[in-house]
Amino acid sequence: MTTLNRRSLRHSIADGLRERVVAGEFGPGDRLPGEPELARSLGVSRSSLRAAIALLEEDGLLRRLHGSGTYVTDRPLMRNDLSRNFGVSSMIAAMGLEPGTVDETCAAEPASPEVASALGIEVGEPTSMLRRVRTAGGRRVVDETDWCRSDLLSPPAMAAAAQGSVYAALAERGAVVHHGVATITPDVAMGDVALRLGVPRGTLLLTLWQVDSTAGGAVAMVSREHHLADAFEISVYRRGPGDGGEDQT
Amino acid sequence: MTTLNRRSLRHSIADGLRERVVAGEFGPGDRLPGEPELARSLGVSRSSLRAAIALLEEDGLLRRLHGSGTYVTDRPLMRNDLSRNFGVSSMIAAMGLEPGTVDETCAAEPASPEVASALGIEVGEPTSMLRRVRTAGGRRVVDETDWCRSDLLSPPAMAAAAQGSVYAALAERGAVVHHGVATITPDVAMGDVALRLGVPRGTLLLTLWQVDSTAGGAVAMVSREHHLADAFEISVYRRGPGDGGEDQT
DNA sequence: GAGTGGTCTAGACCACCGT
DNA sequence: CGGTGGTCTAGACCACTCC
Repeated sequence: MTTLNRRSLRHSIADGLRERVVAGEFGPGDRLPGEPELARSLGVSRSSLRAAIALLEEDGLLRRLHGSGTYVTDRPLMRNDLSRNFGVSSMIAAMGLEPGTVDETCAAEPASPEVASALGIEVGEPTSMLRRVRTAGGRRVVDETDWCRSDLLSPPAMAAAAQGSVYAALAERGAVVHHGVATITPDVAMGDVALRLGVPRGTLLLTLWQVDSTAGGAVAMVSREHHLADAFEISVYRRGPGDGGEDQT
Repeated sequence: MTTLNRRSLRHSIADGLRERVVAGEFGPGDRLPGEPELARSLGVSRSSLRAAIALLEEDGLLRRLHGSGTYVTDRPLMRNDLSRNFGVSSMIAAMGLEPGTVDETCAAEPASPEVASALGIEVGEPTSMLRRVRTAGGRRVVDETDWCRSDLLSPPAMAAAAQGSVYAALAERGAVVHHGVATITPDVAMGDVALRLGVPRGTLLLTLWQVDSTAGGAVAMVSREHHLADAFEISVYRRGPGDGGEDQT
């Protein structure tokens, strides 16, 4: 194995297997060696190997068929999986385009009822607001606005963070974003949104309202993103109707 | 325990714990007993208990904090999680409304390029098409069309299946739907869609194009659903930017 | 029936949180 | 420090698939 032991064993194993797949040792559709044999050859327990395979299966790289075997997936990735791709930059990058930012402003702003409710503060309390237009290959595709409590990230700090990653800045202040819940609505461009995106009023948009939380459940940031309808192909993986029972161990 | 051993041990344990939570033995925010003690009192191994807890955590009922404990979540459920709620009926039911169906038609239809590509057949090959308007509490909310290969489900069989569950009918024929990939686009109602939904042309819609597959990866059915924009609040859980590393065992 | 993945156990040690 | 959850092991048996 060429692994470097960064995190847990299962992650090392998973990284090793992923390398072997991308290196071509196992091609799409190929069946991997059986779990007992693989575990032996890697010098790990079968449980750990299974945990690693579970990781890769969740990534869509492998597929387990009960009495049959474990196979390399044919088409590993969806176009743009909303469940996995966080943030606009990664969505743009996933399409192979160059992400950019224009018309960026950052200011203190009293919380609107909607923002206050999401952040768990009182209406009118101070927030830091960051608004910017995201471009993909030079084309304006998203008008994004982020809010967070100003005692967590002051407006100047947020403006500085915008150069890099706002999530990284939050993490530095102890608010590691663990997950977000996005609510999706169709919309049409009006007023300043149409102006900022450079499209006629009435242009179709997909609007994401997202609440980002820490592992502890505390809300770290809320965002509103107006996407040009044809900018991305947004997909979501849906678990089957049978149950949803997943596998662990 | 009052459990009935339906599926695996972990599911029985999870069901038992869920009952105790909804029964009020553990309220929102409460900390559960430690894993070793809980496992002992339930007469199961710690691994099995952890697998059960992982199930409940994925359902959003529990939350594990590393050196601290396992807690009952405050607000267990999202309004309408697209990743978990399959099918329109369950979405309507999740809102506490009565699902209904009107204007149902079923017919043989040659595959359009889009449908053919999704189903993996040639353009013009026969498909079974089922189109119906879904109602929630009597209100027309979704115009849904399903297609599948007619050698899998003949038009009459599909019409019959529509009374119950199309997924059940597919499962009886060996095509157990394991998951689907939904692509989401904003849209406006035009022509027959507006007519069927009983709304003016130009009304905002959210359109889901969904491809349902078996565990083996074979496509079983494709669907197009035109949702009234204000019918549902559609949400998606997004894993954090840090990594995506999840937990098993 | 041989081989595959799926489940479960018992026990050990580690990493983290609180006091 | 003690208790919590997180990881790992070794071995056993079961359910399923394919020959």
